[in-house]
Amino acid sequence: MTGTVPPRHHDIAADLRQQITTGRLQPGERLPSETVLAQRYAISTVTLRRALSALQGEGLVEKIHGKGNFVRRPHRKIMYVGGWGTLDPWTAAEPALRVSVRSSTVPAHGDLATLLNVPLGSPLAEFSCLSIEGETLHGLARIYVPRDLTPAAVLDDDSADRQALTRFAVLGPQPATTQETVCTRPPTPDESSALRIGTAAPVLAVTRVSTDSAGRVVEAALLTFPGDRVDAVFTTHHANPERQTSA
Amino acid sequence: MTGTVPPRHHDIAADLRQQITTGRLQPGERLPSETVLAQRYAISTVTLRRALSALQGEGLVEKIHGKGNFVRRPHRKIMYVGGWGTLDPWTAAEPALRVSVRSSTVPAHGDLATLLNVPLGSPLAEFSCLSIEGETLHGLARIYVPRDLTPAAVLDDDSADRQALTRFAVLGPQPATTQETVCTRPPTPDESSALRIGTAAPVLAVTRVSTDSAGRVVEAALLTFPGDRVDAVFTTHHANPERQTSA
DNA sequence: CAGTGGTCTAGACCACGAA
DNA sequence: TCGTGGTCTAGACCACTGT
Repeated sequence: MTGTVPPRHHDIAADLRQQITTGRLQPGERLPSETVLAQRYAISTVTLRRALSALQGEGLVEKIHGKGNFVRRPHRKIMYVGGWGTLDPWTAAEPALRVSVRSSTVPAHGDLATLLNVPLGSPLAEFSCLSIEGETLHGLARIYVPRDLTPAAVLDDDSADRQALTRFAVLGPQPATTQETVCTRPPTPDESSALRIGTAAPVLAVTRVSTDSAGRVVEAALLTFPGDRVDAVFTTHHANPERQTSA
Repeated sequence: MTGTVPPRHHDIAADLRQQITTGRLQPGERLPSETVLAQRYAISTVTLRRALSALQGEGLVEKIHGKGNFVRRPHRKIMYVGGWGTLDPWTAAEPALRVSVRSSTVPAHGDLATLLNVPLGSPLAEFSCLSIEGETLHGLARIYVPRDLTPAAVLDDDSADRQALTRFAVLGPQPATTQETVCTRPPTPDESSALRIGTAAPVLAVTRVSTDSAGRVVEAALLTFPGDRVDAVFTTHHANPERQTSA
């Protein structure tokens, strides 16, 4: 009576994982077709695809319909820096970084009105951003600023404010406090296709709300990142040394 | 030539999702067996299981091997409060909250030594915590404190420090700064079984490092939460009103 | 034991990408 | 057109939970 048998697809995944991490399979290389791999391992294609699915979730393999399965180039991990509201300097300074920004004016609806604490239908400036490096999508952002608080300069393509969007930075008047809520979830179909990730790969979502000293919400941002490519880091300075763990 | 046909399992998932969100299926209720559901929808069990898998990822359904599929009671979302290093007060005050804590002394190895910035093999106090409310697991934590910085009181079962573990709070001497790195990933097999979640459901992982004013690392914590049950919130106060979005 | 979910198969057909 | 991944089936067998 030894232990129970581990699922077959775990074995396959482990084998492929090792071949990738040891360099036996090179980054960018195409794996043999699923049919061939299935025959080689003497398993069905369904089982093989389960194994590949796990590796895709780990960010080791990229599946491209009609082309094949590819060993993913180890992406530099992007760092979202909380409080500052931007990508880390190394990433932000990356010359290959492109950003597509689309701006428009929309009425506040539902959750947005709640987030920004404005009446339903208030005009908001909306900025939709996609951060792109080469073929890789780093993340997408939708940033909302009340229309009457939107700096005019942001509409100029070359303004500093506009450039700030490259790093998902905070817009609008200087905030007094920034609150960021982080959660993880499966991607929506939209996000899944926009970020070119599978429906299995989780995303890291950040909801950022910045408030000025008068308590007005000056900006709300909905940020979505591929979970396997991004970390978020938050630093807290405890200015007042008080014991904080006591009841 | 209308659009392409959506995958069948999407339809099934959408139908079940609606039945759950509209209350047609009550929380805690057991769904018909997969065999029955598959027959009812006239699909194979494999396809049905795909649909259920999606719902499980969304936190709507809980699968229990040998018993059935159940509509998940809408769990209060737990909030991990960054900087403070604890669960939100409402959760922390929950009387039904139990915590299993196991403490031991381990030598610093590999990543731990790097995180804590201590020599390899230094003695560390390790606290393994599982937070439990009823049948639900909120998260698990492994907290490490250099042995020579460990308050003796923490070994008492009733001390305030010990109680603090209930909320995953910071241990050890008062830190000057706390840095928390948040990422999402698929659960390890260990975490998957410990938290009773599927291998598809992503987890939210927080690595917390606290440093005192002398730059010594006084605590490192590895926290893992089921992604669908926990948000992490971080608040930043911008004491020095400087424009931060300019280049 | 019976009933449940978990894994797997062999083969069919569809959708995408590059000729 | 061909080769690729994507979806689906019908049925088999295994593993877990309760009686």
